Amino acid sequence: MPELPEVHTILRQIEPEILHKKVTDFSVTGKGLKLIAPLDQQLFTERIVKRKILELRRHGKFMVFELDDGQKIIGHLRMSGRLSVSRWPLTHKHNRLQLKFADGTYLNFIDTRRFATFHLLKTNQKYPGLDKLGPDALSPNLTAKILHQKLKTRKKNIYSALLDQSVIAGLGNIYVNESLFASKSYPKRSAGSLTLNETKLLLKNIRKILSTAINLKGTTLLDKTYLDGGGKEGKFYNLLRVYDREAKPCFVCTTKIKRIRIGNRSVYFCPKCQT
DNA sequence: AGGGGTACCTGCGGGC
DNA sequence: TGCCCGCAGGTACCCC
Repeated sequence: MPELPEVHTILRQIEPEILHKKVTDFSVTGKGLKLIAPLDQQLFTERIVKRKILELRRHGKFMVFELDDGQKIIGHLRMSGRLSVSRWPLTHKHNRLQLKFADGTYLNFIDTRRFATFHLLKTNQKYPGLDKLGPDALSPNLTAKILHQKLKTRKKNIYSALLDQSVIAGLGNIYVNESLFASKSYPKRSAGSLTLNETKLLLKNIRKILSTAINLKGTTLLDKTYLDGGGKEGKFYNLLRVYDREAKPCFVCTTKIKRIRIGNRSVYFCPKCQT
């Protein structure tokens, strides 16, 4: 579900609703306990009540909530997580936890499949998942030269390398598929075989696609799993060129789009355009 | 050390 | 109708 554009969209939308407001209450529903482990509702509440969120950041698909006492929350939406702000307690079947603020605003964390995480860290406490991340796909610090160097050391295919968050952070299955199509690269070709010029083109396309997706508030597929911070659908679905288009004609050459499996995941590509 | 397989969950749609 | 299977935007952990 949520990849970089979706996480980005949600954070920007909830930011003005929750920043600099004092937390007055915190609650977890019975089935939400795992997402704040190893803390429980009581410990989490003790540490977050009276705190304010000073800043919301994103690195790849991870969300970072900076609190006013140096603590931080590291959140991840995984496959089916959503955040939404409401003015009243939400009675949604899959609402796992909620933060209440002094002005009566609620931040709700909804997650059907219960893979999502929401971890409260003490000042300077390490978080392995975040430390292992490579540069964010939209960070100006990531140059084509750096990406090229990283790809050169990989034996695996370019598809898996781009999904690897330690190489480049933020891409998921949809945007990797779309970026490889835009760059005319066959998903199974070896990551190390890309020339510097091909890497430049790839990075340019990745950024173009991510930026466009951000402008359209992400991708909502037919199953409607992803909805943005306001509960609305993302419109990048209409711009998908290969993802979820098996057997449909390629927009460039009309060849039928193929679906194959790599590492138990569906990969879509045009067998004629991508080599 | 990199890479493959699998686990973590719930829900949906297709085939029989 | 209902059951069983495969599938889903992601990561972490096992094993070799």
